Amino acid sequence: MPPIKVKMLDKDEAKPAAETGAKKPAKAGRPRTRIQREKQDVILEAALDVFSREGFRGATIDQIAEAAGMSKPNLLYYFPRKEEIYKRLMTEMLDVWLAPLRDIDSDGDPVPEIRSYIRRKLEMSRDFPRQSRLFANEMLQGAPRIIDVLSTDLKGLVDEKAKVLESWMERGKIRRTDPYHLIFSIWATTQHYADFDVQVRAVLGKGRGGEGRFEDAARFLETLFLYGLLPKQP
Amino acid sequence: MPPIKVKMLDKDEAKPAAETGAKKPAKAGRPRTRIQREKQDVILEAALDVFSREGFRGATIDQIAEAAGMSKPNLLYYFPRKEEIYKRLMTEMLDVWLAPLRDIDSDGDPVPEIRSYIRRKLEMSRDFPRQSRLFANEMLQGAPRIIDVLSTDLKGLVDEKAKVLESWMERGKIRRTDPYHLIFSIWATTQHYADFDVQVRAVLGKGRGGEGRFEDAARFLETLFLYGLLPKQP
DNA sequence: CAGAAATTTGACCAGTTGGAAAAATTCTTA
DNA sequence: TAAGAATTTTTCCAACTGGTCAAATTTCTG
Repeated sequence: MPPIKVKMLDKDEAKPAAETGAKKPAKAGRPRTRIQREKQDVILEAALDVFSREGFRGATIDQIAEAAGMSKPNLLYYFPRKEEIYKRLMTEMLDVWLAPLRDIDSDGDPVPEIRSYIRRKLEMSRDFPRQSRLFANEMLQGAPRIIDVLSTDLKGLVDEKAKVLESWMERGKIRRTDPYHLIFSIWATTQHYADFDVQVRAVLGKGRGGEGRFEDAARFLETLFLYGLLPKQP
Repeated sequence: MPPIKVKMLDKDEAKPAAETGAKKPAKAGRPRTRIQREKQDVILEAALDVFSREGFRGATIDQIAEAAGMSKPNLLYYFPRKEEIYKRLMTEMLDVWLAPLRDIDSDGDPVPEIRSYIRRKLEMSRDFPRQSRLFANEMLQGAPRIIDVLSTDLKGLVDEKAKVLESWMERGKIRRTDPYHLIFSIWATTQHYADFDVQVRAVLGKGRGGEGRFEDAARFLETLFLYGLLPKQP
């Protein structure tokens, strides 16, 4: 199971490293100095906030710059264009986001393996909701910038894990059902708590909408999938 | 069970009907002529396309106007501002979107009742994916324009249906579990097929990503929830 | 068909947006 | 510490944006 590095197309990647002595040294390359690393992080952090809320078109460089506490031209010194920031966020997010799925162990015990996958995905929704929303936003737009990653890397990974699930089904460890839609349903239910957080909180109200909601969700999902996947009783 | 009319705040609603003989007769009011009805529909249709993809900020009046096959000023003749179009889409969508939940019948047979709810929600994802995405987009932005509807009307409706589910649980008709998270999980899994359609198709690939995917999803979800909710065996 | 009402168009505008250029400032390091 | 590199600020711009306005055109209605 090779750890499939998710990597988006990046035109600049092929360029001959650019002239390093020109007027804008930081622009084309990866961070060279301490300040560059730090500021780029600040920018990415701010950009995550804005992009995850407004989507690519809806977000403005000004908003990001303000959130990052710097002027627009200054921001553009580190990322020469809006698109660059977005792409960076996308690749980083994809990588982290898929880790739990990658970590499903075909040699593990099926039920605990699935249970812990659900739990990890839910924890990600709790701890990194903006990344989830960023991804969701890109999906809603039809994934114009990552469609090829989805249909190659992601598809490959899911195909692989679907086979694992199928083998578990064949061995009678879990109920025989569609492994792809099983994975979709785990994605959907867990990411829902990040993407639709406002709704969840509004509906649960003051009483149950607090931090405890993730615990409740975990308990519920565990029950749902546990019994939903229980192999047929003899 | 009163049919709770979802209605967003609309400042114009209170105004004294505006002077009808002025230069801009169509603007403030509801459609009066045939042309107005027709064009408004064309605009709303086009706007749904754009807003559901780009979100409120990301969408431009020009895009909508072009999609509607008319000039921007012409469009603005029917909807004096961008926000009006969006609000109209929102209220209409909310109303339709919640119908299946409203229709859950407390006197019905629990299992078929839930099964048909899931099926209807899934059908809506298949037949009205853009409405689903419009809603999702608003959620991602923190639901700034409908948060009050969510915490009043929607919460009320869900509270009511949660009670129904609880009564079914008490009577041993379905497994005892959290009714709110049960509803969330149905929303999440069914809407996933509209909101994340690109991803679903990319992962399923040419082979299984065709129209059949909704049938497969329906079958899977039925199994998952059916067995997941099966009451404890004696 | 004439006049009025409704609709459409073209010109325009002020504010925003992504981004470029260059000057000004602040580090580094020989 | 002075020169060179890195960073930041100021100024600017062309395209885009939401929206206005009056004139032109089309569609009713008596």
